[in-house]
Amino acid sequence: MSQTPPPPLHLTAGRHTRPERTEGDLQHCLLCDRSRGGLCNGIDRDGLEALAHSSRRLILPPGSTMVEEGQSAESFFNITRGTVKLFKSLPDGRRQITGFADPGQFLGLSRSGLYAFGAETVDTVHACRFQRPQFEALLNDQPDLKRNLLAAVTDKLAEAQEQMLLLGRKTAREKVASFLLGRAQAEQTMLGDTPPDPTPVAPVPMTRVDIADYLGLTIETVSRTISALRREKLIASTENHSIRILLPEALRQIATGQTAI
Amino acid sequence: MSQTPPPPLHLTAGRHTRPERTEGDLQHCLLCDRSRGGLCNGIDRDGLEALAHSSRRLILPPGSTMVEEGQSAESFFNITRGTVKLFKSLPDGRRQITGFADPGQFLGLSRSGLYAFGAETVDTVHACRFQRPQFEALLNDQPDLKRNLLAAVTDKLAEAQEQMLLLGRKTAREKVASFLLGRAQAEQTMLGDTPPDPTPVAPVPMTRVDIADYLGLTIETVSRTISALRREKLIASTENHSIRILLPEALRQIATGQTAI
DNA sequence: GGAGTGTTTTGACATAAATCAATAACGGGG
DNA sequence: CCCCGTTATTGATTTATGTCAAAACACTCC
Repeated sequence: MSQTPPPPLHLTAGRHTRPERTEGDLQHCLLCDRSRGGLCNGIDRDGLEALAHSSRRLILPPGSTMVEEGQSAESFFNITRGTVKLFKSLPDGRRQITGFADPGQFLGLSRSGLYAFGAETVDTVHACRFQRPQFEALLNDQPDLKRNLLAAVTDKLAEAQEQMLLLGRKTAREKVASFLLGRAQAEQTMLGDTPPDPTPVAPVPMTRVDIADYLGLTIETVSRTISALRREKLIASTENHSIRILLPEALRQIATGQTAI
Repeated sequence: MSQTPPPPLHLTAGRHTRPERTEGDLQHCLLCDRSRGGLCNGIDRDGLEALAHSSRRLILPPGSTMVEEGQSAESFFNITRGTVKLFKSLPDGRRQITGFADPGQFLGLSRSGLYAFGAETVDTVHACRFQRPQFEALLNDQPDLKRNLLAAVTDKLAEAQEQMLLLGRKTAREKVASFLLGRAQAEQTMLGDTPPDPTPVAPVPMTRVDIADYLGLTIETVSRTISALRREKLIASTENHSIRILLPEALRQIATGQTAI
């Protein structure tokens, strides 16, 4: 809703740095995030203290279960480092990853009191956990927190709608192009206001299985499609689970279906 | 978020009736809804007065554009009668319907100030329109409204995740079965606390094109699949754009992929 | 550093759903 | 009530993506 949210209240002086380099601040379970979606924008010192005191830091190895579908929704999490996958499953094991939560994102909201989805860490994840009753209390005491959360959920809903368009109407090629651009965008958002890279890098810490389950494809199709894009010199693999986007504009054309091939 | 929301505040005495039969009350742009998602739960008389005075009733013929993707988000709507389709499109015209808004549902939230989706009436729709600034003000004055809205958006997000599972991982048959059950559920929710029908009716005011765009299929596949279900006596067409579910449990098995055929 | 396990890539083939095409049913206006 | 445009159904065929299979690659742990 908030069309013009108040400027973010920075806990550290000056320009924000990458999450990895703010370890000290993370002790208070920093909820501030320079990007859209920061939950603590406009919250006063006392409020931030209250937030800090109702949360506990967690460090989770890759493949940890954070949330199980159907279980009682006891916790609300804010991710400060690493990537979490959220998913829904069918009884026979088919799985749809509904999104990846990167640093600055939250997870754990529930209407019914039961989690409607599962969540598992992709890599090593640092997160802050709030117990539900305490978080509800904070929400009532801090109108700005409630408002920021509403804005953040509204954002997630828009993202979900975009993903529905992808799942229902895009080809494999368009899906993969969209995914890579989305990952590069997430990285850009996390980096903060740095100059835009003409050949941005998409961090891909997840396996082909996860990508396939996110795009509604099989691992073979994902692999083949990435290979094709590489062969066409639109992208290039870099070290440690990243893909460099050599021609972002061309990829964007593909992602939005504006290309014949 | 609200695990145990306050009981709904009924504007009419006694048990709620169908939206169609509460024309008188709708003059105040009734935001109350007996089902989950009611926006005015717990709001006091003064608050309801304020809500009523900031909204205008609209009656829209079928096929009216309520919201255009990319346009400035000036209004927030609450549907009181009829069905609205929300969708996203690709430049070449491919379209994904991301949801249908039935009576009691809202639409028009935006984070960026621009609508991220389009919305068009399916049949004749009665809605209440709030101007954005006034609605924002109401939101700030009425903590319960903000909380209810957060709960409602959280609900929509869960729905979106369910739809992503459908779009990414279900077969045509499973998609159509899920759709019919969802429609029947929506009708049940709208009817309020009436005894559950052993052969519920799914209202289907939308065309095959809309169903196809909602399920990520073509109209031919939708038609063939409905025909097959009818041939198998799992469903039966009734009068005026409705489908009766003859074997809800069997259909549920199909919808969740728990059937070999 | 090499065995061993898991992941990714590539290839050959199968199939669910799309596309193309024709007919049938519906529904609103004269 | 019947015509005519729209929408839905059914059929024949194609195709994008899935499935099955095998090879290549990349870690990890002795």
